[in-house]
Amino acid sequence: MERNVYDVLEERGFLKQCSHPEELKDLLGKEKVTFYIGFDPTADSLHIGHYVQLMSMAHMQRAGHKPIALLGNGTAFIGDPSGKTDMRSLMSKEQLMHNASCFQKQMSRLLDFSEGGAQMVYNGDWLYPLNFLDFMRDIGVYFSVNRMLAADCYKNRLERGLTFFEMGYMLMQGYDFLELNRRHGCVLQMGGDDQWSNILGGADLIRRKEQKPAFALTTALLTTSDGKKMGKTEKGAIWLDAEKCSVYDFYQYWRNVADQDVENCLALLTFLPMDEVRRLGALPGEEINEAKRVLAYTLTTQVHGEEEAKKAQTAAEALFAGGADLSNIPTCELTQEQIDASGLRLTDVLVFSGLASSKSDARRLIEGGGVFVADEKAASVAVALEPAQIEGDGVIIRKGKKSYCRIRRA
RNA sequence: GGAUGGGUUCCCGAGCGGCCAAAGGGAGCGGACUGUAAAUCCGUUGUCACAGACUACGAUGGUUCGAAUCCAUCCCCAUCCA
Repeated sequence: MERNVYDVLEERGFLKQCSHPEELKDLLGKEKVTFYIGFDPTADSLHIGHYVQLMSMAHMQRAGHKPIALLGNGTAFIGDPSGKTDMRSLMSKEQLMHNASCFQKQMSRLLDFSEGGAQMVYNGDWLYPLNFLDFMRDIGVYFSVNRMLAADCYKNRLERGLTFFEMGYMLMQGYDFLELNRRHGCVLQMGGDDQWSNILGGADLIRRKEQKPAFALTTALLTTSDGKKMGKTEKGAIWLDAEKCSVYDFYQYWRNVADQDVENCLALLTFLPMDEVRRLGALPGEEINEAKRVLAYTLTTQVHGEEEAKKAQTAAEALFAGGADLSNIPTCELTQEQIDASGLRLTDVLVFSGLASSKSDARRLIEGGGVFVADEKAASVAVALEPAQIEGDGVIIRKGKKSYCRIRRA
């Protein structure tokens, strides 16, 4: 007898809020449920925040339910207002479709999109041709402004100001759910906990308009134990695309999570059995590093494949644990042009390698004693690399304790 | 549309004619300590040809020897009234 996926999600810490817990759990236990999560294709890669959602979908799919990944090419066309700024960067339909195809590629690592499996749909299909008057009459009447304003997410918005546009977004998202219910028999929408009122709005719409059951369920956002969002680094978000976040950086991010966060990350981001997750999370003192190694390796394997994960691990061991195999550490290859232009001055090299964001930054780092060339502290801003150093395997320069880059001739 | 208060560096937020690349806090980065952790302490955080120069305080013009600071116009935001 399979375990109810609802319990699985609960045990792993996914569950946040659910509109009808008993009813939904009952349903999940006895039949194949079609559910969806929406993703706005506003960038050309998913990031780790999305990954938690994908994991929840994967658990559901493994339990025999049918996932629909909804690509919000319609909603993203006008921009999601839930962010703080009104910098709604307007994107072309073509751009959005390109992004959507990138998403699908990344999703298919975790979800099975083969025949009868997960499905991908685009809300532009029904949002673009939508007629405003029809929409207002058919959908608008089901949304009570009073109720919307009572929702937490709008309540605190009232102090800062709230546009009609933002409330309209909720209607569109609700309408998505309704369409999916009609077209695909979708009865459950999942999503991050910040989406609670939007998701609930859709479920309510179906219940009222169609007189049919519909469910809303939100999952935990990936946060640190003190409630801050995870997945940001100095270089930006933790993207799933290796071009936007190198496999090494990805691995290192997880290798370095705070002690208190490892267990949660293992539960949400990997498929390790919970007994093992709890054992690793409870390791005392220095031993907790074992848990971080497992997290980093397992997650990197899931996202980038085992081969890439091994390389990242080998590189990390070479740099931090005295391992001998230096072949996989991050490398920056200098072109002849760069060499000529900079005269291999360290400040320039730091910028080329991405270790410093500007020459001023590089200068500060050197002056602060944070730069090492082949394990020797750089003495002054004036130093330059010797041409011989960048031949062959090159030299390793280090910024601080954790950022390394091998420099060599292209 | 009317009244009022605002738009400052990554974020919050002081400054309200020269001493302002701009207080303070948050966040980041570097150093010490450590376990590639947290906490703590110290330093640092526009760019560059770096004891100097250049670009920055919503936008554009103006007044001044000199403007983030004064004036004009415009754009945007908040609160109240319609």
